[in-house]
Amino acid sequence: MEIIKPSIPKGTRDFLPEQMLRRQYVINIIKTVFEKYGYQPLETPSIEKLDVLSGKYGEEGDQLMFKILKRGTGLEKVGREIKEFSITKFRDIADLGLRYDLTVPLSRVIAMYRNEITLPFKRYQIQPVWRADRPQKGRYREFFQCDADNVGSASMMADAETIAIINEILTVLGFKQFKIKINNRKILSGIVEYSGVETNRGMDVCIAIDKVDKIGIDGVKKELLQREISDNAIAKILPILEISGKIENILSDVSSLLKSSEVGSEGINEIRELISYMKSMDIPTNNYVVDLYLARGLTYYTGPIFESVVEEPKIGSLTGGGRYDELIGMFSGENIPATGTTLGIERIIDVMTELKMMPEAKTSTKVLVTIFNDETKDASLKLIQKIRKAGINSEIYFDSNGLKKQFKYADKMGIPYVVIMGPDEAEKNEVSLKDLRKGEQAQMTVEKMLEVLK
RNA sequence: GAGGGCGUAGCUCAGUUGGUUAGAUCGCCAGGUUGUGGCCCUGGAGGCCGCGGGUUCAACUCCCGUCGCUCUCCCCA
Repeated sequence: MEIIKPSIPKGTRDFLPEQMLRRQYVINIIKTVFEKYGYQPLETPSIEKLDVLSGKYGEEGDQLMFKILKRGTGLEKVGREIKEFSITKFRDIADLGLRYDLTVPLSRVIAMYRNEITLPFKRYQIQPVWRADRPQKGRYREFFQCDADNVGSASMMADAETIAIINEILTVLGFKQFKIKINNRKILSGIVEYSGVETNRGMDVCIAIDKVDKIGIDGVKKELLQREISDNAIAKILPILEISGKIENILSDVSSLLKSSEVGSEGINEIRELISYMKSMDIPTNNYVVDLYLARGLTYYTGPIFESVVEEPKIGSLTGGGRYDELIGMFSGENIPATGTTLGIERIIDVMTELKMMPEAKTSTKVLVTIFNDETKDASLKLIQKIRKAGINSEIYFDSNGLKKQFKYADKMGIPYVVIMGPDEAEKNEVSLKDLRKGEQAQMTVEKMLEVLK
């Protein structure tokens, strides 16, 4: 038989038990916080119709979407039965794609079940998404996103709550140095308006200025020129973005510059309101900043946008989100305001691993019951069921080929306790319990052992 | 789609101007210890040197091609 060299597609990963324990640790914390804030779980299919996915993520997004080949198109016969194949519409060979994010499927769900869903609808969703790009550090082709969204309220309180959730999760996970960057698409629109650039070129401006962390201010300038933004406009845009310092000062400075722009002023007011709620919620002020350079690539954001980053290691953003008041309307015709965030669990795990913030457990098993010999097998089996009945995670070693093997197994697996049920113990109706970490061993009754293990 | 780096034992890596039998650490297996892991000691197994071709008396080493992995740009979590 020919052996097939085992491998998986690049940008995908197998999660072995040790890694799964760490993933579950992170996911459980995230889930607990989501539920604490009143969010309920939701899941949607991995595949969606291309009509649903297309046109929501910008041109680049459409390219990075995995599309699924229809069956029975005849395309698969090319090169065998037929030499040529022609189509007039792409939809004739593909009409489905893999989920690209969780926000669009949520919007689809809201539009579809509009009559069954009570607003405000608060849901969280933890599922994989797929992107057909080239993998690199902190970037995969299949990865999990954890989203929490709040549908049905235009209040800045909903945005403040989203930021509070991000802050709480990152804090509970043990992050000490992180910043939640806050901006507003309306302010960016105001700046574009003020600069005299046509409004439909706003996205070009956003993409350019969003790169400041990577290419610096001079780089942004070059990028803007490359995107055919006039010198004149650039000269108006860059000084505004440079405004920094205390949030109140930034807002008042920008506010006076943009006072002629209705949308810009609206954006300023929104941020002011948002920050005031955040203060009432006691979100530590050094965990967030107003960063006018923050733009975010996805096209569907309409109001406040936010992103959280860590200084070290350099890995891009850990979370990203914002308000998207017009996305649901694309499915139902009726605009329903919504806001929320994505947590990038892969990056969070990568950073936590690099900063050694992860618990090191290799197993959730607390105790290994050994088998001394064939005569004591049944006693060991009876014993382990007692331990399990007491609610303690335990394993039994199936092959009784010496205690050495069994101890070695427990040690390698990181199982903290080993129980021995041998002839000596049986005689006194007791068991021996060894604490592998301390290296101490004692003989005791079963009841006493259960007490120690609890 | 464009560019850089790397493919040698299960892992991480060394390998001299091309030279005869390709090494090390960890891990694995056995023993030192006939009721006991982690430390120590002794021994052992394990390699189409990514794949194909070329140059050469001779290639892990040089050249060409190819595949795989990885990083950067674009874009993003």
